[in-house]
Amino acid sequence: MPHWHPALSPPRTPGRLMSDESKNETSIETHEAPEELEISSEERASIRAQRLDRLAELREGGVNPYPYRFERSSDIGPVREEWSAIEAGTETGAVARLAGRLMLKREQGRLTFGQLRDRSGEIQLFVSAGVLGKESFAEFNQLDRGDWVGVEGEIMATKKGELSIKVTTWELLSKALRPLPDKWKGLADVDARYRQRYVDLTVNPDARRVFEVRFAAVDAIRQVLRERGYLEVETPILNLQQGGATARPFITHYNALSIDTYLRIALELPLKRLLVGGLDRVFEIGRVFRNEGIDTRHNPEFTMLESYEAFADYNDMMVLVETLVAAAAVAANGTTVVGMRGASVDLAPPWRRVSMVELIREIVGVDINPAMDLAAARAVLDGLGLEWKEHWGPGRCTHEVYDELVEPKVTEPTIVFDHPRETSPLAKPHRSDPSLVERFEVIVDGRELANAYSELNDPIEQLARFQEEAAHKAAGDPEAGDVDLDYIRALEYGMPPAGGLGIGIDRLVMILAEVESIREVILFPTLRPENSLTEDDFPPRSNT
RNA sequence: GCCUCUGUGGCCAAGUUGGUUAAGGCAGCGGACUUUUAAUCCGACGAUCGUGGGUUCGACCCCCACCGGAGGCACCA
Repeated sequence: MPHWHPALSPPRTPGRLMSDESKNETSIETHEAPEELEISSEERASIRAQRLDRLAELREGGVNPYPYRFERSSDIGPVREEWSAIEAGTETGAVARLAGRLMLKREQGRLTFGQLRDRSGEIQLFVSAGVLGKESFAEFNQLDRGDWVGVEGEIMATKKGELSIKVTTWELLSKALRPLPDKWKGLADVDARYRQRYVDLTVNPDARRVFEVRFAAVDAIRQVLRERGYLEVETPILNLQQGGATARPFITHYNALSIDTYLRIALELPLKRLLVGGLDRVFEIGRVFRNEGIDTRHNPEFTMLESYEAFADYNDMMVLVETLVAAAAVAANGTTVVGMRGASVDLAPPWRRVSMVELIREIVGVDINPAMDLAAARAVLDGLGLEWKEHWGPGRCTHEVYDELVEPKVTEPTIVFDHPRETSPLAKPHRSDPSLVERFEVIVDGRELANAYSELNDPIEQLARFQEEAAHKAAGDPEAGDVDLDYIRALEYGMPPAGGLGIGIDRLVMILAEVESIREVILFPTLRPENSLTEDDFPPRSNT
């Protein structure tokens, strides 16, 4: 154990950041420049090296460049709001203590302007040599753009009317060793933006905007569901069996039990077990994992909302999904209207509702349905130039036409209902057509945004459907699920009739934020390893 | 996995019939300035052009391989 703890170090005077000795050293250095040639030019130019030197100076001067806390009077945003109306030249007499990152610094002789930013907003710092005193003023000017600082001072407006804090005391809260990107252009390199999201968020307002949309949308969804009596729950991410969707899973190993486990590909089965247990309205917003490719619409880990409501059916889910999406849009953007490839689309309910078979007829001009003769269904695909596989029935064929030729052409929010029974192993048979299930998808901008069923709660039928899937898996389909016998057992205790809904949160945010890549809405998207970054990029301070 | 494009100092970015010192801006450094707001002005500095090979008298530029990124296809609800 160290005998000295930094938390116990005595408080220092704010603003005393540089000793007179070090100033003298600087001036001597200039005179002795010819003898300094041993410092490599690269080293002298390195901003990081300069800042390491600065850090050492601070410590030698008794200043901790990474102190513990700073007492603030409020966030910056509220100060701006409260005092937005004051006239140019006003001195309010009110004092604020604020903290944030120093985003800009404009030195003006014996006067320096800064821009201080926290999450809530930005405010100008008015830093005058006359107010601070020569020493503290000089030390303030030693701050770098990107440093975190705390300030105290009077709220005032400059001659030009800019709301400012006339700084009387200040304190370095964290020294930045690396410089921020271009103050005007920001960070443009998308690779760097994704890998170093912290920098992206610091300097690119658009990045902040996208995530504000995301947080507001998710928040609104939670709020609507809670208002309706839904309970938010958490279910396992490590699963012993694969189920709830068709997708290739990630497999990992659990040492203590010596078993392989799957990362979940859906939330569905555990949530429906909770319906059995009497938690009659539940939802989870959680990460799911699919071991598939990365593109503008897919990330291997992404966020799903799934909600289940007892005593409801898929018609109720249609109303719910409309409500949720509209609420998310309003919370995020203040309107249900979003731009989409130049056009604008209104997400306000009600949305168009159309059956899959009808929509295929409308858009493709062919009749195909899951009840028709298999040979006839194959002939339709042949006529459309689509390929079919031996084990597909007419239902799968119908779905293929829909996926390939219909979905991409739907822009306006549309509820496409009554899917083939064959492709929906967890949905309840249609109450009036045994070839169909009570299921719908929401399509917006050619993409599937949501998926919902009247949930299958007949244990006998569910077991039969699982066995069909397991047969596919045994035949080599890595996406087919397992027979989840515990789930069947749960159903045998009785699951109430229920409607279930799943929404792809990332895709919803893409629509609301009007961005084209899923990576723009995920804080840390999956990327290949960055093997160019090594410890050599973090040299210690040189001994010159 | 395949195809196309792409990788220039901390950041933005110019640079083609391959030609000698690789523009410019921001940041940083030195100086001036008490009302700036991407402050401005003056000065000096900073790059083995993603990595490794090859072609050539000569390569940021042409060829090959590898690494990273973007888009598309395939795969995939």
